[in-house]
Amino acid sequence: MNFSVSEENYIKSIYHLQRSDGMVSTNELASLLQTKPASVTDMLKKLKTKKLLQYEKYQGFKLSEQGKKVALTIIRKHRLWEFFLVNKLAFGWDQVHEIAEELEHISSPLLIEKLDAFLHFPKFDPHGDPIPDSNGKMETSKQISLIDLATDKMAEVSAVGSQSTELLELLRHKKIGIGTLLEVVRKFNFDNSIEIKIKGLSAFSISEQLAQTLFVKIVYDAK
Amino acid sequence: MNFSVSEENYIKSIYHLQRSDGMVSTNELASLLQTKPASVTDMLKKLKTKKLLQYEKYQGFKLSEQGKKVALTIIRKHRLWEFFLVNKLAFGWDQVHEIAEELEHISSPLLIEKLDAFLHFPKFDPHGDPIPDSNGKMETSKQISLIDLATDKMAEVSAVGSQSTELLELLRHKKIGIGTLLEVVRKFNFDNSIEIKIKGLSAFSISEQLAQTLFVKIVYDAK
DNA sequence: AAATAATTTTAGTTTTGTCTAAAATAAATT
DNA sequence: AATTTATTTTAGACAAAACTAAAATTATTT
Repeated sequence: MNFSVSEENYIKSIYHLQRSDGMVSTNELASLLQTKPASVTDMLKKLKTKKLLQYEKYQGFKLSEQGKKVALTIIRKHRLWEFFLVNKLAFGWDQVHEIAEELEHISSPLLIEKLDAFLHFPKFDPHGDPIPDSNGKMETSKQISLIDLATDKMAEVSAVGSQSTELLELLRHKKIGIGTLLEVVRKFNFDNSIEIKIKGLSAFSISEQLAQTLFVKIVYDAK
Repeated sequence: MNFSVSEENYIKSIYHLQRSDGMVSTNELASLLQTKPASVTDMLKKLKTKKLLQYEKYQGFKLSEQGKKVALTIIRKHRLWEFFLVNKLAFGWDQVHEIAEELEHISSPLLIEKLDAFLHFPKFDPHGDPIPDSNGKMETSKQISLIDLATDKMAEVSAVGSQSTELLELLRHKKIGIGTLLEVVRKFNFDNSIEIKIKGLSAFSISEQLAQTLFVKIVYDAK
C-alpha cells in the first residue's frame, strides 16, 4: 500500500517515540512534529482505519505490527540515502538529514534495493545508526566513532567512514579490518591521537583523522 | 522561491508543449497532465500571479523568462537522476522515467550540484536528451544511440553509455573517442552488427552491444 | 472527593488542488 | 452573418491536512 508524505512522517515519528516510551501521547507527537494536538488526533483516526495504529481515544497509542513494518522501510530509506549523500556525494554528516527527509518518501522499492546494492549493503548510516535490511532487521547495538570510544571497552570495528583507496591502504598496513577487536589504551590531548591495542599485536597509535573515520560497536564493557 | 510538486509539473509540461507550439492551449495541457481543463485554468491563474506565466484569458499562454528558468532546473534534475539510475544503479533506460518524476521534486540545489559532479557532468541523459547545466544551457541537437543512426548521415560521438574500463579499452583500440566523426556504411541483420567508417581509417564493423553503448549527434545529413 | 489543571477530542474553518456543471468566449460552418 | 461547435472560464463542491476555539476527558492538587 502507498502512503502520503504526511502519513509517513507521522508513522516514522511515532516509531521513534515508542522506542523509548512504549506508549505515545498526542501532545508528545504534536511537539515532535511541530504541529497542533488537534491535527494529530485527525491523523490518528486515519492511521487507525488503515490498521497501522492501536489507538483508543484518550488512551494513547502505538504502532501495530503492520505500522512498525512501514516505519522500518521509511527509516531504511532515510538512512540509506544519508549514507549515499555522505559517502558518494561528499556531503558532511551534519548536512544530510534534511535532504534525506525528502528522499525517504520516494516510493520505488526497487530503487531502494538497487541503491542498497550500489552502496554494498551498509549496516550503519553516517551518524552510526543501524540501517534496517529489506526485512526490517537491523543491528541492535549502535556504533560510534572510534574517537569517541572510552578506554577499558572492548569494541569491534563495524564500519569505515570512507571507501577511498588511501584509507584502505592505511588500514591494510595497520592490520585493521571490519570485525577487528580492539581497545583504546590511552588518549593524547596534544593532537587527539589515541593508542589502541589489538590482540596479538603490540599497542600502537593512530591519528585523530583515522580514529574519526573508523566506527566500532562495543562488545564488552570492563567497567 | 519554492514550488509545490503540482506547480512544478505544470511548469515542466508547459515548457515541453511550447517547445513545439510556441503558444500553449488549456486543453492541450489538460490532456498531457491527465487532468480537466477547469483545473488547468485554476493553476494558470496561480502561476500568473507568481510571474511564471504570460497569460491572458482565452488567449493561450506561455512561460515567462522566470518560468523557463524554473522549468530548466526541473528538467535538469529529472535528467541527472535518470543518468544516475541507469549508470550507477543499473536500471534499464526504460525503467527510470517514473522514478525520476518523483526525484525531480527534491528541492536541494546543492544536492543537484553534487550529484552532477559525482556523475562527471554528463551532457545527455540515457534517452539521449540533453541535460541543462546549472545556468540552464544545454546542447541543442539531440543525441541518439549509434545503433539507431541511419546510413548516409555524418555523426559525431557525443557520449558513451558506460565508464567501464572494459569499454574504454575497446574504444581506445578501435580509435573511437568523444568527438570522433563517423558514418554507418552498412547494417547486418544477422547479428545487428554495423559497419562504420571513420575518416582516415578503413571501414570496420562493430558489435550490436558496442553500437548501443555509443551515442552520437548528427552533424550532416547527406540525403 | 471536589476543584483545578492539563490533555485530548470535536466542531467548524482554511488552503491546495482537484472535480462537475453551467456560462462565456472563440472558432468553424452553413 | 448567423448558427453551431469547440474551447475556456467561472461557480460551487470535495478531500487532505492543517488550523482555532470550545467541549470532553483524564490527571493532579488541595
